[in-house]
Amino acid sequence: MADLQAPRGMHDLLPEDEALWRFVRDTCERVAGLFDYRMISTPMVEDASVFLRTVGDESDIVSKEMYVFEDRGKERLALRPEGTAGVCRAYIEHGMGSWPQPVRLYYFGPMFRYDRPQAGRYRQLTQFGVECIGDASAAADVEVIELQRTVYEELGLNDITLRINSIGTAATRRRYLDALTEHLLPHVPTLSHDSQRRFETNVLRVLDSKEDAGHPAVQGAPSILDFLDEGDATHFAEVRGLLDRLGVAYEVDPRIVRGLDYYARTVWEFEPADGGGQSTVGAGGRYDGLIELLGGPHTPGVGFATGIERIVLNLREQSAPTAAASPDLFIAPLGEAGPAAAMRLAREVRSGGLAVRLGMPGRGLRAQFRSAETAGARFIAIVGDTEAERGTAQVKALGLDGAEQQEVVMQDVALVVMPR
RNA sequence: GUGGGCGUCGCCUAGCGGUUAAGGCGCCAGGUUGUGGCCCUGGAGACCGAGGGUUCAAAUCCCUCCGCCCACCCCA
Repeated sequence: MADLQAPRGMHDLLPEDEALWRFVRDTCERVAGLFDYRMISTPMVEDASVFLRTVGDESDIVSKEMYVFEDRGKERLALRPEGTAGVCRAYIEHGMGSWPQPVRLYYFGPMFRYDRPQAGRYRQLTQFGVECIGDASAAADVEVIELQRTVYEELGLNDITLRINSIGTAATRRRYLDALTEHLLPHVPTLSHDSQRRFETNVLRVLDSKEDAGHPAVQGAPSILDFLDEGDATHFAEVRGLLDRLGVAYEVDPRIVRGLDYYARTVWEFEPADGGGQSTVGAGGRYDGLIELLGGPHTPGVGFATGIERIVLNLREQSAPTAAASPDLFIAPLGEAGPAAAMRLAREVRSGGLAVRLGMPGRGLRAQFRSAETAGARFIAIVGDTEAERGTAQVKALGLDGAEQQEVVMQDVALVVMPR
C-alpha cells in the first residue's frame, strides 16, 4: 500500500472512467442548453459567511460538514458544500438583477462535505445544478423539474421516482414543528429507541422511521400541507396542475424536508427504484429568501442539484461499460533517424485531426506491433532510417489478416489513415 | 461521531504456525539482425497495512494503531 493516498472520501477519476463521465457531463450540459440555461462557474472557495448565512448554521452541512479555514490574510474561507449560495452571491455581485428576468444558469463542479464516506457519499462530490432566478411563478418550478427529469431521461436512468412537497415559509415550518412535537410528545415512550432519539434531534425524521411506519401516532401525525398559508397552497396547487398537464408522474410526499434552511415552498427529490440509504440522485427546491440573506434585494429563485457520482453509480449498474478511446495511427520509430522523422510525421497526421500514438524509440519492431495492437490503433506507420531518408513511411492496416503494407510519402499518410 | 467487515506484487486471488510467500491478469524481453493479434519461453515486480508481543519458529496467534469498505446519522 502506498504511503500517500488521495484524501479520505476523495477519489481519482481514471482514464477508464472518462467515457462515462464525459457522457454524463455532456448530457447535462446539452439538456441545460435545450432549456436555454447558460453556464456559470463560481469559485470552489467562498467567504465562509456565504454558506453560514444561507444554508443555516443549525444544519448538519454547516455545523459539522463544512471545510472551513483561514487563509494567510486571515480571511475565513470555506470549501463550497453546495452550489446555490455561490451562484446567488455572483447574481448579486454582477448585478444580474438588472438582466432580463429570470436569469437561467447551470453549473457543474466539485462540492466538499466533511462526512463519513460510504457508498454513494463522498467528501468531494460533483454536482450538476441549475438555478432559475427572478421568477416566482409555479411555471419556473415546473420548468426546472422538467429540465431535471429530461436529464435523467436522456441519460437513460430508468425507474426514477419524483416526490414533491411544499414546506411553505420558515414561519409555516415553525408552526408545523410545534404542532408535530405536541402531537408526538405523549407517544414518545411507545416509539422505537431510534425514533426517541430523532424526536430530540430532528422531529421530522420520526416520520421517516421504518420501524414506526405503522405506529398510530406516526400515521396520524399532522401534515405540513395543512399548515400552508393561502399563497403557498395556491402555488403548490399550480405546480401540481402544471405537472399533471405535462404528464410528469410524481407523488406528493409530505415528509420531504430538504436539509438546507433556505428552501421555501416547493421541494422535491428524484429517487431510483432500488432505493438504498444513499439513493437520492438529485433534489431541488424554491429559495425565495436566499438572495436577501446574502444582502441582495428580495428575489425569488428555484433550482436543483444532482450528484454525478450517484448517477454514474446507477448507470454502471444498468449498462455495460463504454469502449475506451483508441488512436487512429500508431507510429513505430526505428533506427537512428526514426524518432525525429516519426515526430514530424505525427505532427503532420495530427494536423489532419487524427489521433496519433508514438511508439517508444529503442524497442524492436515486434514490440512496436504489439503495442500498436494493445493500443487499438487502426493503422501502424513504420519510420526507420530508410523511410526517414526518403520522406516516407511504411503504412499498414491493423486488425485484419493479410493487410497490405505500402510505402507512403509522409504528406499522404493522413489521407491513407483517414476513415472513410 | 457510533457500530460491523476487510487489509498478501499495479489488479484479482492462494497460503491460515516451519514454503526460496504460489498462481492468473497486466507489464517487459526473447521465440526472424525491420512486421502484429494466438501460442511458447523467460524476466521484473510483495520488507504479506504499520508497530509491539507470544513462540525455537509468525503472512499465519494476541494487542494497539492506521487505512479502505459497509451501515447508522445526514445528504447529492
